[in-house]
Amino acid sequence: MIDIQLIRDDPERVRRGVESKNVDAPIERILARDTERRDLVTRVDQLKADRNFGSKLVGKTKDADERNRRITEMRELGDEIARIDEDVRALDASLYDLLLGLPNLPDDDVPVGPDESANVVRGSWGVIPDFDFEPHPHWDLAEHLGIIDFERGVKVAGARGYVLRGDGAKLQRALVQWMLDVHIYEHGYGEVAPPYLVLEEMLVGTGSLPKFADTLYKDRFDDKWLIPTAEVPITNLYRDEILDEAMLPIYHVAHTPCFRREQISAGRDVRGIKRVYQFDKVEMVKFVRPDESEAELQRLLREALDIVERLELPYRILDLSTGDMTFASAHTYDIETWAPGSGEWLEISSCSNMRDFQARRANLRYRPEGVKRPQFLNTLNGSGLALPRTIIAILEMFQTAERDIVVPEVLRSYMGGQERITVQPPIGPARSIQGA
RNA sequence: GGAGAGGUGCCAGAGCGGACGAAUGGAACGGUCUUGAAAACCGUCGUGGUGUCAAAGCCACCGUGGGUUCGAAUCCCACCCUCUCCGCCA
Repeated sequence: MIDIQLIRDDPERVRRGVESKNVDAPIERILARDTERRDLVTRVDQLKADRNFGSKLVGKTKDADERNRRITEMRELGDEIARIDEDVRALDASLYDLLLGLPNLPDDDVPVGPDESANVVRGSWGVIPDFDFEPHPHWDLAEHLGIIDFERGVKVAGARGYVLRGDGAKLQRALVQWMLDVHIYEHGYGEVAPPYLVLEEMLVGTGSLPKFADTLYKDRFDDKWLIPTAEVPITNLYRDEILDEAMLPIYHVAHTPCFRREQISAGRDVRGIKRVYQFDKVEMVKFVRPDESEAELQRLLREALDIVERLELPYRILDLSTGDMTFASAHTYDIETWAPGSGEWLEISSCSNMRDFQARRANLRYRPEGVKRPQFLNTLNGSGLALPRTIIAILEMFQTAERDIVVPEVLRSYMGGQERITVQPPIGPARSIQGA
């Protein structure tokens, strides 16, 4: 949420920022309602002060006539207060709705532009290898190896369902375990295992609601939603709390499934596991002091890059333009890795500084040392990394002429020393257990 | 799902419908005392809004939302949550 104070003080700046994200900015309506609301509140507060005073007087009045006269007076006052209060409530609600619809303002150093064409490449790493054969897309490789069962996935889960099988499932598990370990033991994150099913307010807190309800899954009977990312439960962890400054910064990392109701009509990326309704992700979330969030964004990006580099995946960093950034973000870097089989750049991580946008919505505050007033803190989050796309990159980058997959060095100890993924044994009866 | 108890400030814990934004104790912070510490004593000690150079003042908030009343932490209704017991269940 954008600070209403900022809208009052510098409406043009807010308008520019909002419009640079391709969103209409109803600034006049907001200001009009705000002014009207403040006038009413000032008036009704005065009336309430009168009533409080008058009511106290009633208790002290002995004379019956006098007393009755005052009660009548106060009753009329009370009716008027009730009427104005109702108006204030209505204005509050509509003002709140309008404010919830405003996206976060981009930082000043974000490239301005209408869409992804204005994104700026900020760096790259690694080399795109020359294959002495035609590299296959991951869906062919996965099918051939028997590590992803698309047919049965669709049978069970409908369109875009998939089942990781054998070494495919093991590869994902190894990735999750390894990524978590790196973030926990080397980057200083605290591990959490948050709920996947959350209350509606949590999604308002991060900015997914009310605007993007059609991209989410919701329980039919209760007001509970499936998380589209671990960012949602984690960011809301300290909602309505006032943290000591000494507790900051807080780093959390979690592995969760993510549920996204992608627009069916899109018809894009229909093959493989690039765009699916359910996937796993390791997510990093930071709670920091406002003056640190810029440096923390660089650190967050570095931490995500660390994972990509250690997997030996070539990448480029995109500084997203105002038109391509998400609703709640003030500054976002995407990390894209090259998928030689699909022949495209794949977004495997997105690292964002939300500034105090989510903190305002979720009421995340801290008390600065020596300062009385609590302040909103800043939140950041980044994927570290999204699993299906990391798997895509690994399959397509490390495929051999024989269509085997060379397991990245760092993952081998997490896969019992396994160096290659080869064709899986067919589905069949349970194998006997070693030593059993 | 059934029966009962309860939700008050950082914590514990009071609170006959007017004297309660809230007793008391503890914690924390500042100070006095002390070589230092402890103890003792004094003081400060919720959040948001409004207002102001700053303050004072004023308004709202005692799980949430309604209601009764001149006036509600206190009465009524609904919901949510916690605890105990029973049932069911992974």
